[in-house]
Amino acid sequence: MRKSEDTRNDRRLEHFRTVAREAGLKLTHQRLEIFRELAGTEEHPDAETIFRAVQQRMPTVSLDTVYRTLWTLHDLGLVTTLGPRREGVRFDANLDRHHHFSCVRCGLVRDFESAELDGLRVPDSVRRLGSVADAHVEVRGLCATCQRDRRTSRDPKPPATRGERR
Amino acid sequence: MRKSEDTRNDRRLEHFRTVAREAGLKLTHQRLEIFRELAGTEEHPDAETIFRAVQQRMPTVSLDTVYRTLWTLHDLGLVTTLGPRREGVRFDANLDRHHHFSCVRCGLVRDFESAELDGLRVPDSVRRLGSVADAHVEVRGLCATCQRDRRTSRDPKPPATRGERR
DNA sequence: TTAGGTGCAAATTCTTTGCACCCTG
DNA sequence: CAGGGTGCAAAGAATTTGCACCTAA
Repeated sequence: MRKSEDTRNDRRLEHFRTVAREAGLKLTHQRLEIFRELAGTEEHPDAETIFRAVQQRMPTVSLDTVYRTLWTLHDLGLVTTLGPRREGVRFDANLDRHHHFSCVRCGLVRDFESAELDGLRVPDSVRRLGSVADAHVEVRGLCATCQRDRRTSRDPKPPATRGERR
Repeated sequence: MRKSEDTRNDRRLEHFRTVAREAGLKLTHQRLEIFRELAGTEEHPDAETIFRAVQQRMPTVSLDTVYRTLWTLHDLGLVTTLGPRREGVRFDANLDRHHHFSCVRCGLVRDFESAELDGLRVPDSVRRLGSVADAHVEVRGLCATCQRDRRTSRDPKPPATRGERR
């Protein structure tokens, strides 16, 4: 498993180098580290989280560089964002076709793959709205951990999707 | 068409009244107007947009009331949010099962229905991650308008998903 | 060498909160 | 009439920007 993850990350990193070179981007330490961090996690972190992780190895990076770098990667098509728009951003370096499970309570997001779901057909009515670049399934529910917590603290009102401030 | 939209909105509004009453919420003008505004649009607006719309009829509302009301409605299950988490919020009063098309360029989001997609099966591997409350399809692409613009202004670099500041 | 990239700090933008008054139930 | 709800103004977060220095190519 570890082996295949390393391979996958190497492949992603290589792709990054190629695309960056073609675009005339400089391969700075910061960019490499930020991309490496994102490519190596399944967590779909936000900028702040990536910042903290990269800061370990590179104590002088700044948060704004992380932001700038992530958006640069995004504009190059090297990472995607979760959520429909620019705001509320969490990043994803997984460019393989995949789907998402997200917990409505704690915000956890996990990728999953499914050959069956990959094959889903987009209705013609949608094609009339615009061109289709991608179609994936979003599953919402309670993750295993939150199910357990919920059972413990049985509050009648929903704890609300909000809750978790940083 | 107009007729059926009115009916739909009346039904939503009635549902709101019922749920609010049961929860012991007061039915203030502000809440009614804010909900009505959301129930009557297909646009999945953010708080600011709703605020501006409601302000027309009710010049004294404040933006913070809009925020508070939307989250209250959300906690009661009367509206859902687009995007996986609390951040980056756009709201939706459509509780019927539906899917989304969103434009990667301008951020437009449209609902669509599909009996076929409603029936999609969530893999067992996902059920192991947690309980499944909902599964829907997110389609990303370029909307008709942006396709046209793109063709006109043929810039080689992507205009980026960002772009539109308020 | 040199243009693009970075860190820093300040500026913006977005959202939430404290408090006194108001209005629904 | 009472307690939740609202508006206002101010606080807090999150994200972006201007600028001088730095470094990959």
